[in-house]
Amino acid sequence: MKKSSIQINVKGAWTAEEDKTLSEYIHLHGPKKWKSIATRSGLNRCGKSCRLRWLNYLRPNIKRGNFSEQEEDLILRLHKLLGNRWSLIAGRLPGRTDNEIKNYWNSHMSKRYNNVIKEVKNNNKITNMMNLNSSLPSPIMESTDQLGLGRRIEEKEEEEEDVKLMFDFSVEGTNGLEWVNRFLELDDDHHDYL
DNA sequence: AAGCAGTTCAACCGCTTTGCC
DNA sequence: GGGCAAAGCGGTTGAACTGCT
Repeated sequence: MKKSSIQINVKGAWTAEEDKTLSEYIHLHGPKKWKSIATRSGLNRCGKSCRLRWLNYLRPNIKRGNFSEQEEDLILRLHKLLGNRWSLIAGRLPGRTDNEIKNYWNSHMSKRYNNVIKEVKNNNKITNMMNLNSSLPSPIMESTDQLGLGRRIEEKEEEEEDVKLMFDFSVEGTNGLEWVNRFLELDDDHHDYL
């Protein structure tokens, strides 16, 4: 009986056995021609799936686990600069994959980022209210201070300043233009590397 | 202990870009 | 320049996990 030439590709989570097969094949033949890797290695996976598994999990020097504060800071800045260009952002974080950064952003950082934005907006509202209050007669101002609002506004202003600093690329040092220049240099390095 | 909701992350999907003939 | 295949990319999905009631 003739065997069908149609191959059904496996989907879902990779097994340790599949990982081993793929790793061994790539170590021998290199990470090129994913379609042929998929067929010649004997894995019932599509080329795309093999490529993704290698790049996001099996490739050497993959850094796993929690992101450091520096990494988070870098992601935040790069995201502000580049938007959802995850592969470009990943290129600036050695050992991190675009998929990992994307997931981390969506699950951890986007919420915090949005809260910061919300906070800044609220601060602006409060500041505007205060400007209104300052033109009111003094007894009303006193009553707002009795509520501790004056102090809270000071704190909010400090926080707002922090947020401004966080996104200020004009300041010298690691947070400033030097960093952007390094970013552009790194981009050249990255292309050389590839 | 069970059920549910929310979160995380590996993997998939579909579209775009790149490279080759 | 056009067509095709391979590679790359970002968005989305869904299974596994976690925490709460």
